[in-house]
Amino acid sequence: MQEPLVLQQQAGSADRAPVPAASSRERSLDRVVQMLDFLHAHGSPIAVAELSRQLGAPRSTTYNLVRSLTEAGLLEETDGRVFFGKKLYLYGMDYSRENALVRRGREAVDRLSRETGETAELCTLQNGRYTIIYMCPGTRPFRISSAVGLQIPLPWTASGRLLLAGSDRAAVEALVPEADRFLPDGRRVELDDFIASIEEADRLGYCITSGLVDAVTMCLAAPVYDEKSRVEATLCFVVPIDTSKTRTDELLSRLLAEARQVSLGSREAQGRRGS
Amino acid sequence: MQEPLVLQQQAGSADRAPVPAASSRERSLDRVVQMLDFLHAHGSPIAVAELSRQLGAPRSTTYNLVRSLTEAGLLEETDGRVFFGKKLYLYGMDYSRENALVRRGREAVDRLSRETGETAELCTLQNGRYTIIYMCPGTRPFRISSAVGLQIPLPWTASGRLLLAGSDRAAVEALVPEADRFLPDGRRVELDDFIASIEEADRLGYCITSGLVDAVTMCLAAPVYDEKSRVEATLCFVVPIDTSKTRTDELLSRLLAEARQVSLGSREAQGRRGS
DNA sequence: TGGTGTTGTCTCTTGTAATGGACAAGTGTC
DNA sequence: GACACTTGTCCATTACAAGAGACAACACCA
Repeated sequence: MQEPLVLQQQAGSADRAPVPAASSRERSLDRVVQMLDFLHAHGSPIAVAELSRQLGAPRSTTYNLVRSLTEAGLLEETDGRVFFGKKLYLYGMDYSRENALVRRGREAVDRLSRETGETAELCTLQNGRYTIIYMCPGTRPFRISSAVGLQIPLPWTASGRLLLAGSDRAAVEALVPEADRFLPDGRRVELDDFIASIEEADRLGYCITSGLVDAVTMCLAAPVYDEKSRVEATLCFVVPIDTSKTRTDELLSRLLAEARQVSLGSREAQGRRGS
Repeated sequence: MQEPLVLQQQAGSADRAPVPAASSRERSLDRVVQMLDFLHAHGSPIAVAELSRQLGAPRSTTYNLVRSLTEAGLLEETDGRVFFGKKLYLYGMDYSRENALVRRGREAVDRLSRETGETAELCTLQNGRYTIIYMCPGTRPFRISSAVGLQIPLPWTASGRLLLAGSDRAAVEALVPEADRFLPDGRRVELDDFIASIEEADRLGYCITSGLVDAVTMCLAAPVYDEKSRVEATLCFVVPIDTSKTRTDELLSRLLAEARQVSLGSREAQGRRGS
């Protein structure tokens, strides 16, 4: 069980603002954005009255907005509960078709998974958390740790360390809420250690973590850089923790090669834009 | 090349309203919905000024809304052009994970494609057009006619005939705009013939079309019924036009079996809701 | 059956955002 | 360089929607 209020605030806080406490007379658009963020954090359909309560929004407003969004097809109502609608799915498909990073990243993940038989993922930073944008499961009978779209605390993952490259101590502190500094098994990730591992990942140009998300998993992650050489995404493998050094070296080199290719895509796009 | 204005109106018209001409003082939410629909119909990034012009919306309003939506992550701006943002992608993933029809339909499509090696699709009605919700390409070196999310005129497809089952003449006339009554090769689909084929598809419980979308393609479609026995989606195969009768019979029976299974999913959900 | 809490709709008021229009900063074109 | 046109920003105004609160319709329990 997760703490809905915490999730809501993280979702609402977008990138920096500490959630404006949903006070006074808000813009309808802001309310809508809050609703969508909350639904995403919630992850499943919710009753309108409950949604209103969780958001701290006036009931009449919430009912009105939900009605409008439902009529527009952005939300759908099933059994008295609302959730994302079909149109949002179609818009999402348009995004993944048109967005260069996602398109190239997905191709890379498919190649990596096909060639190695391992589970490969494309990940980014979203709302101060690690999010799997695309995943291709491996052939190995190995349970998948997480699903596409889910938000995972940054300290749990190798990718999280790469994605924070270049952030100073204050930024890391601001971006990683207290609740996210505990691993699933209850161990605490100390800020100093975490920052050290971020710096090391940045220096090495890759990151490997073992037994963080769970005791049997190892993550290998490589950074995808944008045209300004900032880490905008990662490619990663999720493999059993007892994978041999020879094998991980091999996987890592494939991973780094693909990540370089995807990064080049951004650079080319930049070149085209510049011309 | 397509006619953007026509597409825009179809997109904006939701399900019946003939686009309110974007007059007077519109609600911001309506404007946003119009923008999203237009972007979907347009299919690729567009300059804000151009978007404003195409929508017939005031420029200041458009710039304001685009700024808000971009800050919220619902849209993204690249090279002075805006398009759907990463958040919409994540919301879309949530939809496809939580929606029973899509989840079950996708599994069915994967099974059909894997077992037969043919291209299989899950399709629904959206904005008076046929839309591919999910597709799994076959192993055969056969070009794929269309991409996920694209909107295709109903008369071009077998699924289109099934999706209109139960609509009377007036409904069909209202739903299929004049421009959609021509096939890609320029041939016109007469309303009487089209309605007859809709009725036949409804009676048979499946539909097969040959050489409509192009001269080398055959489509086999089977209906997925919702809990009220209305056609809410279709499963279909896209195969070469010279596929043998034996083979199409075999494909059709697999298709019908899967479509029945997916339909049962809706019925079970209804049962759960009722209890 | 009455009591208590919840859900969803409706109305009215008032704060506020959508809009028209002015303006500055490009971008070609002759 | 002047001219025509476009792009993007910024106000002031006022039409309109966000919100408070009343109310009806249930649901649940004693």
